[in-house]
Amino acid sequence: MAMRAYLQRALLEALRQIDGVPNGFLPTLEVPKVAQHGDLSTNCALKLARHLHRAPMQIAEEVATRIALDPDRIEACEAVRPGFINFRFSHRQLYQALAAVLEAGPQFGRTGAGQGQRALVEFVSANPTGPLTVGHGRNAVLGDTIANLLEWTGYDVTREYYFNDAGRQMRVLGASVRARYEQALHDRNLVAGSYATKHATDGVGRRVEVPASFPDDGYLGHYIVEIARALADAEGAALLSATSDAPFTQAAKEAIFQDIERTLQRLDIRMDTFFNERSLYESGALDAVLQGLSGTGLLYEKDGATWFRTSAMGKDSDTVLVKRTGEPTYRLPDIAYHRDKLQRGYDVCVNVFGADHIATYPDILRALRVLGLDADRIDVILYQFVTLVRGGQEVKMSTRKANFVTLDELTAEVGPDVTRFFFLMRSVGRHLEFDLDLAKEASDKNPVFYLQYAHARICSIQDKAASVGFETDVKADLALLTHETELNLIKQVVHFPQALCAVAEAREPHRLVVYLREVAAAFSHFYHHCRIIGEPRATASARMALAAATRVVLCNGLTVLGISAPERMEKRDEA
RNA sequence: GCGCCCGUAGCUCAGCCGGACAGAGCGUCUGCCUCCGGAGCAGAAGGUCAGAGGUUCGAAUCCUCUCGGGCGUACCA
Repeated sequence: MAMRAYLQRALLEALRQIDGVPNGFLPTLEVPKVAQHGDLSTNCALKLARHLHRAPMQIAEEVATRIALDPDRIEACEAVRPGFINFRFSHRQLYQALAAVLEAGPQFGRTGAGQGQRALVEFVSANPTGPLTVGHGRNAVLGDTIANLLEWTGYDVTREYYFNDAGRQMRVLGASVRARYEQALHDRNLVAGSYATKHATDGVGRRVEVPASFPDDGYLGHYIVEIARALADAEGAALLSATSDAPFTQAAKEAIFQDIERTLQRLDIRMDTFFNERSLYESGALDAVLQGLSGTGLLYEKDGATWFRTSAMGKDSDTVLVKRTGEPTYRLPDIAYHRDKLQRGYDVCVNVFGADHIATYPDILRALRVLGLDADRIDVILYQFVTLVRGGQEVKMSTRKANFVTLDELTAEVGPDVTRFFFLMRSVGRHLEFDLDLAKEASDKNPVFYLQYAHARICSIQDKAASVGFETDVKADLALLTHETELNLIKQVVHFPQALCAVAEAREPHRLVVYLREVAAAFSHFYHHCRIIGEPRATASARMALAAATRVVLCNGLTVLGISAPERMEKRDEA
């Protein structure tokens, strides 16, 4: 950051001396793809060529000669071919930055862009009608990691889970549990007589037997049976006479939420707050939204329903907010909920949604704008769906026993580190192919281990060094690090804070995965070209320091991703 | 029909707010363990960046169209 800012200032100063450069012109600096082109590069001469009616190369040369640079920081500045100006950092600059990594240690990478600001990340938000699925897994891991990223860039972050335990879904859930409860009582001979059954069709078209009292669109999952049995164990036949399904709904909700939280905890995810949709009904927030909207004339009645004139705001149709029955559609509480978030004073509200929400959130933003709220504070992350692949075949998401449906099963099978890594390694805009065979394989094919292995290897070197009689020396003479692989590794390691910042701002965790892979690769190259233990003491100390700094970055980076940085990895048995 | 996402090496994907010869992993082929962990390293082969136009000094990247795949488009949640 410092170098980029420093160079930009120097460039601006140089450009000011050249006739015809527009006032607001801001030169940009980027890291060239090829190391040969230096550490930072600007294309400003190419950009200005048209404006100045001059050859880009000529401009580049003039800038390069006019720019005033501290040779202690920049060792080379040259204008090159089409008109790029390339800068090379001085070694001294690199060594200073490297020392700073060791000084900051576990804090290295923390920056302050969000200092003093509060962020709310809403994610998962699955209603408590069943266990979390693999699809929820991508949501959960993305949300948690984005929250981590925001924390590392200085925000005060709240992780929130929004849910609805009132609607039709929950009524059906309660009725399903009740039917299974009655069945359980019969199975245990706690009530006399036989009970009637009927057939229902499950998600993959199979006929299954259910109690006659089972709702037509009831929940067929086995977890319902378990909840019902637990109720039968705890309450006996006492609930048989209940006048409503409420006790069943309540029991189901509690059991399922417990299950969901446990599933999340296995992935090291903990929510700060749970927001109940029902509270919006009770607080009058829904009415407040309707009132606010009606004041603008964008609300009208038709066929007994209340409509929001979204057609006046770029949508091809209007949207119902309150049904003819008087019941709100889900969009109304959604609007009220987001209004509530903004009113709670969050500077940034991140929402993690599956691609199927593509059509709903624009309505929310429209409504918020109409209500005079700053909808730009809401940042929607839309992720594409997950496909499980096993044996080269897509696993159909179904209740079929052999297939995975729940997040829990997935985590149990491949472990939390691999689960998180796989959900994070692809960009959110792409479908995620989750290869179970690859995920389960503890081998070099599995990309997670490449990162963890590099970390473990450094730890192992440090152990070895300690046993030989010396440890990382903070006062090592870093100027002894001159090998190409050493310099490259230093550059990678030192870049961590900027990399993290950029990833946080873009809210694209997969880019952190890409960066960390590069760090691990740079370390492996260094490791294979430069010995540490056994070299002269001064050289060994410097290399130990470099390894320690690499460890810091790998560890901090993995921590942001929510993946462990093991000090050793089990040797695998070669089959 | 309309809206959004995606189409880059045999496979899975980076790169996409335009720039310097298109990158990585896996797979394939060659080498490297008397030496700090070979879950590694060094190297090779492999691409009309779906296709066609356009904008530009310059396009995988921006615009238009076409073709493929996915998701939406409810007074369901």
